[in-house]
Amino acid sequence: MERKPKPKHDLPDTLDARVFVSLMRTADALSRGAEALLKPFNLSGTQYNVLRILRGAGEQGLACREVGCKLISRDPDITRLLDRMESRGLIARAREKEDRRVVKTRITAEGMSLLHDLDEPVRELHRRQMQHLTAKQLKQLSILLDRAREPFEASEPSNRFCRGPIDQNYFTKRSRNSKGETT
Amino acid sequence: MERKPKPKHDLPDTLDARVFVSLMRTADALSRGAEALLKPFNLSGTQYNVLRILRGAGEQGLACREVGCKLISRDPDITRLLDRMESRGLIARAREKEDRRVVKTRITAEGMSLLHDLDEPVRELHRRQMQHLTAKQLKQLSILLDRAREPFEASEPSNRFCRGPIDQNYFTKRSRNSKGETT
DNA sequence: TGACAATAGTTGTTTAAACGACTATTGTTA
DNA sequence: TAACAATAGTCGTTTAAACAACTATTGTCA
Repeated sequence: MERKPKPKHDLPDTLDARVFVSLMRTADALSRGAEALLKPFNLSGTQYNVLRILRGAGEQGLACREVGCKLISRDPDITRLLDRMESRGLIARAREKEDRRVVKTRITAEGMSLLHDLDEPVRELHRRQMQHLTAKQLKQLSILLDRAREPFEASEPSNRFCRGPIDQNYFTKRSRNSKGETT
Repeated sequence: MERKPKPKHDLPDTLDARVFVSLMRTADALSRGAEALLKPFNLSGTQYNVLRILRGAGEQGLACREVGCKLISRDPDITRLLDRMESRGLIARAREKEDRRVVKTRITAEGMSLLHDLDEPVRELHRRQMQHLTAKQLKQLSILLDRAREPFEASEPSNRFCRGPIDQNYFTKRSRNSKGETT
């Protein structure tokens, strides 16, 4: 077995870069688990996130762009994302009377039911994903992650319209269904 | 201004879930910056990552599947990912003589040149992305992130074939070019 | 009040990701 | 050594993401 030759023409492995890669790898690993959980329900992470956002919004629903800017990973085409969910009966859309430019989106009973079925599995998934970390570590991780992205949240132009805290959000990453374990 | 109604039918905001969401949001924010940097070069994060991997592999190149399992986010269709890069002249492929099943992929001079042009901007980007964190915080974050995904790395079936440490990897996330600031 | 800008969302089109079925080559073993 | 399994990669097809141009409605103000 030959040992790998020193990668002399590669970038020096700075701490910055290591954190970046760690972040990407970890996010990918955990999001894969979530996508796998959602896959049997034919939901992508983004779609699940939309349902969570709409459940949080309640009766009055949300305008298209409001949904968009609450999503974790910005989707440049909310319209068709919602189209697909509407055709599945998970959400409903209606043009507003006052301002006929906006289309309010609401979660349907069917959407609520699906979301409800997922509540426990999702909670359970995260418990499993984090069980090997202590509460102290989790807290620290959460703080550091929040702090890491802090400067970028503010500067994001798409966030200017997102007033209020984002708490109904859930997750999203590579919104197409991931491969997962097929049989 | 009405204050948002208590989201009573939403999941309780457990620490697990908060970490998960923080992780996704932070990964998304930072990867967006990286995608924006690569976009003028018409490179996706995945493609950039492939170049880094191949530079690290050196003269002997790598088999298709080896590239695949070193990537951060698994791509179910390495063939066409490499197809596109080959047609751009960034990589070259050649079927092996001994085992005619495998196709070795190598980075071309043009690929090396492109990668070289990106070295400094990428390093600089990460410096900017992390500059508001202390070295201690970065170290802690790196450790916690590694620890967080540890149990999943081992269990990934696609990793069984990936012998050796993965150090040439770079990043990858939502491999299509992100929207970024268009003029 | 008429022209123009700003806002909200939709639609067209290109490209790529996801999934699965497929071919070619090599390894195994009865 | 013939049959079969395992491995490496390719290809066909569906769906969605990304980008840009577009329509409709409302706000502004000269």
